[in-house]
Amino acid sequence: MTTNIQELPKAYNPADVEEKWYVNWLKHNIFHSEIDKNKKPYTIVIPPPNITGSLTMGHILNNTIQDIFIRTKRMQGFNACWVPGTDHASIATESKVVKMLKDNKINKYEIGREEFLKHCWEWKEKYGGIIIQQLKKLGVSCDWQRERFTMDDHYYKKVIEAFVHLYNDGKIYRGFRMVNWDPANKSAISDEEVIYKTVNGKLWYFKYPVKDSSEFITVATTRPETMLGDTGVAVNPNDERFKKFIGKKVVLPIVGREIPVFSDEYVDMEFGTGAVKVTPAHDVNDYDMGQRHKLEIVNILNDDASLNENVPKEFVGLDRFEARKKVVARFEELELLAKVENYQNKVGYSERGNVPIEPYLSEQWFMSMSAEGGSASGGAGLAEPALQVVKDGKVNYHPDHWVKTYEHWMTNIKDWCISRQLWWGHRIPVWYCVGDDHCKLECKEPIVSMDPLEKCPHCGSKNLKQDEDVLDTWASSWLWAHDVFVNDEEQNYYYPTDLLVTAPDIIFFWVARMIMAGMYFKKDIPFKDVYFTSVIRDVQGRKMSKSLGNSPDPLDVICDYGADALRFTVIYLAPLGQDVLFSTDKCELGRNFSNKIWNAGRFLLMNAQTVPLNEKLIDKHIDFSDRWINSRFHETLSALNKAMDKFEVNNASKIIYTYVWNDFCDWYIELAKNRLYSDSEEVKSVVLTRAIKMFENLLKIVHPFMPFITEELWQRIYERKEGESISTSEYPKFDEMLVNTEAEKEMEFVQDIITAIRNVRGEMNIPPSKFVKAFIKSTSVKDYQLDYIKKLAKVEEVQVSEAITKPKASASTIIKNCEIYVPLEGLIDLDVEKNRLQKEISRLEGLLVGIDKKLSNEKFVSNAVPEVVEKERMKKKDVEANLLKVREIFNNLK
RNA sequence: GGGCUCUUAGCUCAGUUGGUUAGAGCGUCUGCUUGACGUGCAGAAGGUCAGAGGUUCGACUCCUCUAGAGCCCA
Repeated sequence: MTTNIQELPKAYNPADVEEKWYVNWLKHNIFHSEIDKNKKPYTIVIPPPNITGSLTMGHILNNTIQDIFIRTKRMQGFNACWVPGTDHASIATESKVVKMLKDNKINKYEIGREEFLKHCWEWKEKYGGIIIQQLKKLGVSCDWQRERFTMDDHYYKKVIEAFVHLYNDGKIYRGFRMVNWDPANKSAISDEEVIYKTVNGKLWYFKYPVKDSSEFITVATTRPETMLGDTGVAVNPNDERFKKFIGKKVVLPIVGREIPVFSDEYVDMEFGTGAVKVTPAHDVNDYDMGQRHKLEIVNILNDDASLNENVPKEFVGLDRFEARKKVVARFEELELLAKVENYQNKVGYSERGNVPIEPYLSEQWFMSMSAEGGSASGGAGLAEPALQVVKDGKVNYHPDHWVKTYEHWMTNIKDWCISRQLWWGHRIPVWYCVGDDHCKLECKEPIVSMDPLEKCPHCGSKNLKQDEDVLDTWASSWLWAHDVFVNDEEQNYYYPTDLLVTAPDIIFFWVARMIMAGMYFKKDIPFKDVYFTSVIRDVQGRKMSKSLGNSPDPLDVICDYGADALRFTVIYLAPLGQDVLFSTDKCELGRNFSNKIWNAGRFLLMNAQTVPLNEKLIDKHIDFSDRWINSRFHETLSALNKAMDKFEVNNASKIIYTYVWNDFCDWYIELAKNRLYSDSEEVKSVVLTRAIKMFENLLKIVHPFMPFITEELWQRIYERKEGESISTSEYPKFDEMLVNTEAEKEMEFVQDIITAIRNVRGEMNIPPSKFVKAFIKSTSVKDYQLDYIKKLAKVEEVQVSEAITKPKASASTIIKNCEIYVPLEGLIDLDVEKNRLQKEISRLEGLLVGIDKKLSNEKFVSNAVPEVVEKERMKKKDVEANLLKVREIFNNLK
């Protein structure tokens, strides 16, 4: 034993140990994994945090869970490999860099693509690693040698390769379509990046004059400015009110364009006036109607959502919201504004830009998702196999109710718009021949190529232009599960990965698409299990967000409470599938728990200063308390393993907590003190040696949850070699032989006696410093149990016999047919005692009523399982016997 | 509008295939510098399991409806 007890402060101080051990772990590279055909791999790929992000409570939860699994598996002998990394976050990063440049009066378009990308890389070098450094503070055991970035050369190439492959397979196509346009970033975004918000808006009613008539058709709209692009008015064919107008024309106010009135089933007669203005260029449904009725398409917006040349002069260049006001004002002037109503509607906002999106027609690249969705190559789409493996249980969701959500989305999936009008990201590997006089017909087609093109393969022209757009970030990270492994050998060994731990809000963005990519490119699932984490909220149940300022900085929390405390608290609070209401002060739970473990270790180490350890004697002087703690440990281990197998990490943390605090500290250590302070050097040595062994096992099962404190104590209880770590020590194995029901029953009996006496002491207000006598009327109490009872219940003298009669002026209590008397000369308060006994009598009577009710019910006796009936009969016997005794005592009370 | 989840002690939550006296942590109350720990120890109080029906010998647990909260999709 090398530890000098002076080095062990009374309270655990995480700052002293965390940094030290993380550096040590990295120094010895113990989290690194290499292919080892003799070992089974256990693989996790990290959900790559975004390089613009900083650590949130969500990351803490998510990564702690991953770490718990990977550390457990590592200790259990698997070749554990946890691949970390970050993603390039196309939109988020680009907008940060654009803003930074803007602050320096630099315009992205003026410096050009190449120069801009240099700034992006610089930015990435400077800030992109922050979140990784923060993660390390949490103690995560990632294989940092394998750290990846979605724009690493290798990975970049894989993304491009995937595009080319899918294009050649007919799964990617270019199309002029209505997309969600983010005017802030001037880019298309996918359906998933649109967030619908409820806003209090208005519904404006506009009167459109019918041509060659004095009548009007009134339409209602939430977006008045779009009327400048109207090319029709639609009504429901069954709507009697408008039948007469069908086939006629209205003259679009302000614009003067004559547009047709037509009928379409789509129109909801109940909504607004029943007549709908149709703007095919700026509304998805209107676009569809426009196609059906061959309406003109008038695009009135620029890419920044200002109005373009296709509107009357007075509106050109106006921002869409300015234009809205002006259109309404003009309608008022023209006396064509019928009315205005307050109206609550859902408006789509861009996730990153946080501005209302515009449905916008533009040329974009799409990926076919389902076979039905029109995959040019025919055959199965990407979605079908990805849905199948989840339905078949090849990929398991935890909690499994996410399967339904997934299924619903997958069966209603639309094609994925994968092009973004941005520069930071994977540039679409497509070239266009803008050639010259020699161009052929084929030159009009996009030319897709893995490698940069020198000249047009059709006409030989060197006048080529590469597509300006980059790919959606998710169209790169969907390859993450396999392409973080850089060659076939690695992929064959580590893929499919075992577990993905992620927040439920990216189930469509990422989880679904990774499964598609896995099934398409690898013909195999990307992971066997998916753990959807809780959502962390504040105590009021609000989502944590920067704008609300309700999100604590995890690094501050680590600083105040320690990483172990934060990890344990978050896990303890986070049941599977349930939101977590978190506040910093809840970390006291974890901090107190750390301190408890620390002090248990401190106690053992203090004793080891004077008592020599002796492994040779470890099987000597074994008593029921030893058998009991061993039994409890193995039961705990079994429950823990089961919980982990079912992905109940939260439950696992509770199992551990109970074992450490209630079994090990409250009882086992307290019992061990008896023998630790005995006269026999041999007994002392044996008991301490065994206790430290038990403690080492305890540390091991706690380690995946709380890596730092357990490493520190593990290193102190025995001398370890340089580079040795609890992280790579062997996890305890469950041994059913060591589960000892007899010992548990015996211990329970002793605990009950001790608790009963303590209870009497408490109720009778006997000061803890005062010893009492105890008389136990029983034959079941063993002599060797008495020392424990005396010590833990503060009893100076105890008599056990079947012949005991109740001493005068004593308090009594009954447990398991065993009467216990505590004489209290001068101390007993008859009223208090009466009260106590009366309470017990009432309780037993109530119980008996319930049992009798059951047993006197013939149907119960004949229908219930025999064991249950028998159990009730036994219970009745016990309760009756106890009741008899308590009543007797009560009646004789003087 | 469709789907999913939830409603158990003052608060936050457990409660395995229907059979215990419904549990834990925090908070509350009482007592305690007991030779690891006051970030602690010992004891106690506190629940007609959202409401109403139903199935069953038996329902916190299964079914139906109602009310409320949240999430996702349209």
